[in-house]
Amino acid sequence: MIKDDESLEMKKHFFEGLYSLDSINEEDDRYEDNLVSTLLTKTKDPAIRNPRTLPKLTRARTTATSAARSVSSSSRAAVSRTLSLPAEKLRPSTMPSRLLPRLSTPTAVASSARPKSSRPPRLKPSTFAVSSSSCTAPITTRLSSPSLPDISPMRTPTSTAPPESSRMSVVGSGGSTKRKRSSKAATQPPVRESQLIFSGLVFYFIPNDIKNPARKMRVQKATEFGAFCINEWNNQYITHVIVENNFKYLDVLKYLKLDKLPENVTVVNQEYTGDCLHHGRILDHTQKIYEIRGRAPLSPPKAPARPPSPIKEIPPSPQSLQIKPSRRKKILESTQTSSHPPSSLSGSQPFEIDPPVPTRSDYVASFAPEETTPKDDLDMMIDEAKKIGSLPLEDEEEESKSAEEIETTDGEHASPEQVKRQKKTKGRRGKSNKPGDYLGAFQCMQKNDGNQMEGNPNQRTIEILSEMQRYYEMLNDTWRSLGYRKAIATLKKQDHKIKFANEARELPGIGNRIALKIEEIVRTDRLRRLEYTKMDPEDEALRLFLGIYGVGGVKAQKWVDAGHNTLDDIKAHVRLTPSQQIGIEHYEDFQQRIPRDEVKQHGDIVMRVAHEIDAELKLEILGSYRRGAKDCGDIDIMITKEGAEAHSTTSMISFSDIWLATSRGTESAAKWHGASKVLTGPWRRIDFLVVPWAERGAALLYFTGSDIFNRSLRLLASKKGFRLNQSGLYKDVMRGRDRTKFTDGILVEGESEEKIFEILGVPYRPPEHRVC
DNA sequence: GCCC
DNA sequence: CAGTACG
DNA sequence: GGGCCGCTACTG
Repeated sequence: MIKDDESLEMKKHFFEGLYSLDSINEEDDRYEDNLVSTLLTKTKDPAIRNPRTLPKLTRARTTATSAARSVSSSSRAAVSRTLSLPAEKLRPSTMPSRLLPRLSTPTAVASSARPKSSRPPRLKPSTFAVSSSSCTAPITTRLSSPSLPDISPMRTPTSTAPPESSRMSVVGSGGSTKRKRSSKAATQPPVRESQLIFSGLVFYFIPNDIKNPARKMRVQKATEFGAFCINEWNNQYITHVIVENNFKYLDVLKYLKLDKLPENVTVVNQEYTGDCLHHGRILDHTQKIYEIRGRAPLSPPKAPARPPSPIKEIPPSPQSLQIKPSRRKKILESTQTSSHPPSSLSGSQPFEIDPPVPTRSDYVASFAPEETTPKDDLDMMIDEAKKIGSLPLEDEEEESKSAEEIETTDGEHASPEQVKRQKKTKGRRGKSNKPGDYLGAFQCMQKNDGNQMEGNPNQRTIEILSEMQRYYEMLNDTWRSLGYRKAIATLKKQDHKIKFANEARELPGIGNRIALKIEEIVRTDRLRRLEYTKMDPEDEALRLFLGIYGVGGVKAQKWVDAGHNTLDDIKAHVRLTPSQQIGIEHYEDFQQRIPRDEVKQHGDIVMRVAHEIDAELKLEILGSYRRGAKDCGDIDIMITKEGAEAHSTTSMISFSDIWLATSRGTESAAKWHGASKVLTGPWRRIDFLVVPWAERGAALLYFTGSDIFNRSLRLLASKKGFRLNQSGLYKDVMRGRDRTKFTDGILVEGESEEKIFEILGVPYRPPEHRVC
């Protein structure tokens, strides 16, 4: 969509903004065919961007800081003037405009985009302004049709809202988590009688449980709209059987343990109820779209012959499948759809049946695959372990000791879970420990690395679990999502395929639930639980919106609630932030992975430009690239310069001019979120992190990730009384109590990555081993 | 979700 | 301040 | 039954 000339233009903007090199392009054609970029979120020091905010910010910070800040700001101009660019390139006029830019209107940019052919020797000041400020605006403007900008504010939910919302509310009632939906739902008005389109109908869902959120929602909505959902088979009452799409006709029979379905019941797929609600009436269930796979046309009611015997009443079995009730879950998730439980049927707890996830681990035991490699331990574990005992030996001792104790003492009495856990612990230790904790850890890391680089044997499993993770993320279930992420991280480290629940359970971050899922995935190459979640229209929209850069759970849900379903809807009815506009414009591009080579290309170009401005700048591509990934989700580049100290604002500024700015004594860093592209390639997300020389180590650690690794390391640090962030490792100095941190803590280390590891008592892990 |  | 994003 | 990273950084 973007033309080359546009690219060029953008490139200029980008560079101008970052490096304030307006002249580069002109004199240097070599960039022309390279890349172009634009910042989307630009950013940086608020003071710079908007002087008016300065006072406020300053106030918030310590006085010392403010002082420093003011100084820096004042000196900034001067400094920048001197340093940044080669004098000849830099035009005096540029400076001012440069600073203003951010404040200036983006619109200028748009207009500035000139026809490809003529490339003015230099950008006009206006362009500058634009560029800098604009990274966002410009792009948008130019990419999107001019008219797009802001249209009407989001429209308020209209009549349609009630029904849906109400459905949701129901869902929310049982809500185990705090998804917005729940809350929102809770406030929704009840369904009016006239809307009880399912009144008088009795639904039986297959699988017959509400473990799956999507299904749960269907059940609840159906109930809300008058249906009576039961969890025991009884063809005398049941009018409709709603089958999840992943079930085929034969699966249904099997599930019900029937040879045939009774003719008096209507069998439809999962889409039916939702569609009925959508249309506000009972739809013709004979339509093809409601047919179950693998079944002869659902000719009106009776195509199938009669079931041999009326059905064995209450087949205790809908679970024959293996749905096993898990009380734990029950407690948490049981949302009773209670509403109208019909008499005899145990309506009291409809759908308490459980895990659709089939997990027959029974036979697993026999296999006990330990086959290949010993699984490694995960860094997480390591971290955990370490945190427990700061010193290796120490912790090892403790751990083993505790384990023993448990084992010998109450191991037998311990609950199954505990036993497992113990076992797990033991197992881990056994493997990693032999040589020594660290060693074990180290190996683990290596394995991880290898796996990641090549193809992970658990690829498929990871893919599916990732979908689950995304699903929960979609539901705004932060913690469950995190749980999956950790489990996935562990799986990624394995060098052999985890096939059984038993072995999976031994891995850190993988509990019973996920272990069972892993087994199911391996055995069936899919996860029913997940498939159930894939077809809720609302969820689809939610997923779609969440994929937009700049749109999170709150916004996405809000839009869905407002009735939006497509990106076009959004573009047409919602006012978007610059980031979101870009996020939508490049929706597809941003969703693609970036080949390692391309990341390098972007990096090289940025580097060249940067060096032209200041040969002393040190740039490094971090993120997953540094971890050795074959492809990355975005491009992360850290920029620093020897001698640039946090405090010497001047020095910092010297190399970053506009960028950086900042603040807080010890730390100062600036981060930019933008987009760039190489000639014909797709647009890519690119992030810049400008850091003071003294904080390069911590920044390196931070920007290299992975996120899970960072979190675990930070958690470990905190357990040891440290504080780790992208600026450095701090030793806590009395904080808490009134004084808002008198001192944030004393900076212990920030320059060296290795030292940070060392201080934390964690063996150094090369980037490739921080995959997590 | 997992873990303590 | 909440929301979003970054690793 | 509660924690789960950052006194993160940026935007509006």
